[in-house]
Amino acid sequence: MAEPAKFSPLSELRIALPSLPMRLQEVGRFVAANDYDATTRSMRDLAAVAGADPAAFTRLAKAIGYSGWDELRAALTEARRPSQLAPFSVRAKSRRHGPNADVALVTDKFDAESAGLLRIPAQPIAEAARALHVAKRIWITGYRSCRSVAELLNYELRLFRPDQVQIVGGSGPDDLDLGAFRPGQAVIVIGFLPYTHASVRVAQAAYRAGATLIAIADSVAAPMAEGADHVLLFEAASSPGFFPSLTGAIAIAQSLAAVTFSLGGTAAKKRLQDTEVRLAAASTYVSEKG
Amino acid sequence: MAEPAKFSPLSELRIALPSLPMRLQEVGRFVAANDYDATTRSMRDLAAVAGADPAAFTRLAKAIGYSGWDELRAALTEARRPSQLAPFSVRAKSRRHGPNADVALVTDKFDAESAGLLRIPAQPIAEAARALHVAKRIWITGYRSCRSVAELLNYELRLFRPDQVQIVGGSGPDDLDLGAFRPGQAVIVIGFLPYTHASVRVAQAAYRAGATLIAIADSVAAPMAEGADHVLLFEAASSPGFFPSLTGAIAIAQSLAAVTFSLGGTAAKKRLQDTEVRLAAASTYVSEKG
DNA sequence: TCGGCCATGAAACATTTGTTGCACGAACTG
DNA sequence: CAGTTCGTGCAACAAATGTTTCATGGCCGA
Repeated sequence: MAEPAKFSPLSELRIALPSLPMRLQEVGRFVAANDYDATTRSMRDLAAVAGADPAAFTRLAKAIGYSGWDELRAALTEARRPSQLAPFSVRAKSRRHGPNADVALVTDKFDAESAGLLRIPAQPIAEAARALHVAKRIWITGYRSCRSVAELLNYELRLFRPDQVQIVGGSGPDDLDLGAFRPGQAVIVIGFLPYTHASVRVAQAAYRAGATLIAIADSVAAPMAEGADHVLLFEAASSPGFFPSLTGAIAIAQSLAAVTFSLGGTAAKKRLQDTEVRLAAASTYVSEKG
Repeated sequence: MAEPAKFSPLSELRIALPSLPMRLQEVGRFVAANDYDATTRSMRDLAAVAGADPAAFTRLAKAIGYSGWDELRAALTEARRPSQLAPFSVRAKSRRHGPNADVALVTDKFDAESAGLLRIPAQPIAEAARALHVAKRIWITGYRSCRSVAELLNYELRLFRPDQVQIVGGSGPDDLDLGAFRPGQAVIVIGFLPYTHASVRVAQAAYRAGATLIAIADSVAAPMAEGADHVLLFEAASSPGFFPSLTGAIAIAQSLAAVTFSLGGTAAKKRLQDTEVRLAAASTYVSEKG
């Protein structure tokens, strides 16, 4: 009974529509126009909204070759399923495997970090991005584990502002860069407890130089947040385990870059395309194949 | 809106998740990871696939403030309803035009990435950690934006296994390291579309050398996943915006390090303490004050 | 006009749905 | 160790769902 379905259920419906009885046409049009509700609401609900008889839906389904409304709805549901990554059945497997201690540790971490992401305030990020947008130059600082965040931010920002962004200490001792801070520039400092002396020094230098200071930290009381124009908070200790979590900081960095990029408009887009073309020309990437 | 902050039902679920009973956590994770099916399939169907009791779904809904499963599902279906009269692309645009357009972009990103974290399979991470635990030496590879992930992993692993971990190309040309791969060693390669040639070469070298290959990628079809002993998947494209998201990869890296550490037992703990003492002695960190 | 046919709505049907009461067991408390 | 709470699976429940049946009424050909 289940045919290979060369057409999507909606197409089948539209094709068969003209040859149907009047009332079934009305119902069919209603389903086609409200296919989302068709998959979620009950048949009786739909009938009430469409001003038709519930039985009409069953008859419509049978009229276009399905065994009943349930089967039609199932087809519609599968047709509009997002991201056809994996069928329903195979996705459940991974979690189910028992009370393994290691697996539990991992899922606990993901749970906590997933919730932690949602608690990050979005407003300050948008404001900080505006500050980055108008900055003539952007310095980025992060030591120890925060270095990875700093480098990601540096990488993404340089994709569309290649010669205005650099990591403090990236091309020599930090001290050389500290003296280069100027008003109108922006300095980003990333850090969490325990705070490194070096990052605090950078923050203080930025403050004294009159540069816009953006702190990405786990607390407003963090020393590098003193005097900062923008403080972007994340939860480093939210997840169980032994090391503080950088997931929040990474998410902030990526959002910061994304918003700054969108503020950059067509100019930024053009720069990004140029960069991509250059990378492709250097055949950095593996070419896509069908 | 009387409430200060209105979360989507999925967000509420993810926030409440960590504080729920174990069985309800499992069910909650399942719902969060399969929210589309949650809106379309019946409660009993879901229970069968998730391997849980149908009643657990009702209890989950009540635990997070709904009157029952029906109400939770209604909220979920409304949350993922496509706005009428406008296709997706148009809707995305129009939403980014208000005064808070940037803020909306950020919250959308966090929401998507928060959901993406829960879809990461935990089991393979635990297995990969066991492989790392027994590896005599660990090599880590990541290029371009993935370099930051590689460096974080390198940093955290070296905290308790300082002389067995290193980044490929960290001390000279990559080619020198490729020849050093041996059986009994582990090679971690991180990458997502578009894949760099360099990372694929490292993966192939590891495979040929008989080393344990661990791929952290966005697809099982990624070239560096060919022949890999462990493939850890994350969603790079899940979040709106212009750059792929590294949040999932970072979360995986951190979990990998955490589990490997816990497998290390007291020996690893001792090593970590030694490292901390040494850093404190060098007064790297700002001393805590009351 | 009659008789067959079909479309249509209302009501009765068997199923499936979400829910709830209950019992058992583990974990915690005094 | 007893007493309590809490989490959990099972089974029965009422409500709802989709389907079917039946009666009605309009339409067309004889």
